[in-house]
Amino acid sequence: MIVAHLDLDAFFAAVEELERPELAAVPLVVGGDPKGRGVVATANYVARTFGIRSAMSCAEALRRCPETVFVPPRMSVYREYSQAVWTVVHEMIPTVEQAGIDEGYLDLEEVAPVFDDARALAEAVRAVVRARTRLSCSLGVATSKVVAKVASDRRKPGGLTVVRPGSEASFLAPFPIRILPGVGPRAEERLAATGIETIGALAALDDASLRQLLPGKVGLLLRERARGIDPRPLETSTERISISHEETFARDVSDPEKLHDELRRMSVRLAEHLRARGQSARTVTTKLRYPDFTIRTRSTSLRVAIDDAERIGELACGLLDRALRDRPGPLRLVGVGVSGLTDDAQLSLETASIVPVP
DNA sequence: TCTGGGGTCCTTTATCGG
DNA sequence: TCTGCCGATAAAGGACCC
Repeated sequence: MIVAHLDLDAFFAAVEELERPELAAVPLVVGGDPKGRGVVATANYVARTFGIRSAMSCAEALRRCPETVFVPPRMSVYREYSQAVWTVVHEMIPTVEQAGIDEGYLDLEEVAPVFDDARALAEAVRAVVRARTRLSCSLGVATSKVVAKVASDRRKPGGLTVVRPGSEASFLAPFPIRILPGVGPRAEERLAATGIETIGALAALDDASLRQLLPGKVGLLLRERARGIDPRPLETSTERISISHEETFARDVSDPEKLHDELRRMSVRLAEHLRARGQSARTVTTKLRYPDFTIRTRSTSLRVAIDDAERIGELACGLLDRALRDRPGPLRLVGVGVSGLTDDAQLSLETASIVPVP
């Protein structure tokens, strides 16, 4: 396997800079409201010099640099730019896994079967993306997804990092465990408690310690990845498994009527979403977040898939009431999601009663 | 007044029918 | 008839990703 990971640099911010060039010279944050509960989605490179980072609260970003310009995300605009990028990439590389709006994996082997030719190919992709979309990206080239992904992050922005076959483990070894994809805050904390701080140390863990620290499949999987071993193939299908909407309130909400209104409003959006895709859903899930940040979910599955706002909203409200009986109190967020998606257009009751199901 | 929104996958627990 | 066990599935939670 010869795979490249391509990552667009500060993507949301880069698009805003293209649309409004005067923003390129100032600290820019795409994200929420700095006076409210918003967080930073993307900071441009000027803002990063002030220590502003993704996922930081916007209030904190404002404290770090009061001159920061905040703009709300415009997802539909970013989707257009993203599509332009992936179209260009596709012209050069037939097999591509789009792993997000701003990143993806490229099967270089199909085009350049010899590893030594991969660097030039990746460099060509970067140059063409730049020329055709004016967007900067970074790439990592390696023999597996996990190594390519770590590599693409090494020389941002606009960089290319190649990890030669056989040097995967030694490349990964010195990095902090947190940069290994799959290691989040929890795993980092558990590993750090035993003094495991580098990917190399995780790779060297014996079975017994690993089972104790990270039980289940997860531990074994992460240790393999730490060794540069990652058999996952490129995944080119793009089928949705679930669709959801959620919203954090500016202030915590106790009034059940307002919560129901919110859920019904989101159900309307969900139903529109479903119908636009010609899909129906069998499972409805309501999500609650309490002020202490704990999350509760309640879900129900139907025998027949539905796609109408009224029934989704009805079920969502019932689930909310159930969850609030289990744990009453004000909420910071509510959300509703659907899963168990089917492509079949929903049969209306009338049609269903006339036309027999084959 | 710390901590979004939209996803995926995995694990554990509850439930139900032989 | 009662009980235990097994397997399948649904529900709920948790961790992680961009």
